Amino acid sequence: MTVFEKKVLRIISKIPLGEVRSYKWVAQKAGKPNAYRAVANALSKNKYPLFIPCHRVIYSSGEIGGYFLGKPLKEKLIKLEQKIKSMIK
DNA sequence: ATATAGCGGATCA
DNA sequence: TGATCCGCTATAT
Repeated sequence: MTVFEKKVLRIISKIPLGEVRSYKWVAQKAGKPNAYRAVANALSKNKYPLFIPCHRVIYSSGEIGGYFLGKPLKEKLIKLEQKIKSMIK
C-alpha cells in the first residue's frame, strides 16, 4: 500500500453520494495530475473495493469506465445513488 | 468513431 | 532494472 494509493482511496471515499468524478480529477487531487492510469491501477489492485465508492469514478468523457463488478452494474449504482440523493433531499 | 501514443504506478521476472 | 499491464486520456485521423 503506497502513499499514492492511500491518497486515491481517501479522495474517492470522500466523493459525495450521487456524485461522479473522473480518473483525472482523482489524479489531480492526489497530486499527480497525469497519473490517472495509476489511479485505475491502484483501484484494480485495491483490496477493499466494497469500502471504496470506486463506482463513482468514470472516464473524463463522462462515460462509464471499466469495473470489476461489471460496467452495467456500475452505471446502475450511479443512477441508484442519484435517485437516493433526490429522494432524501 | 477508431487508432495511436503517452504516461504514472504496480507487479513480476 | 526492464517488460508489461491497467477500470485512461488526448490527439490525430
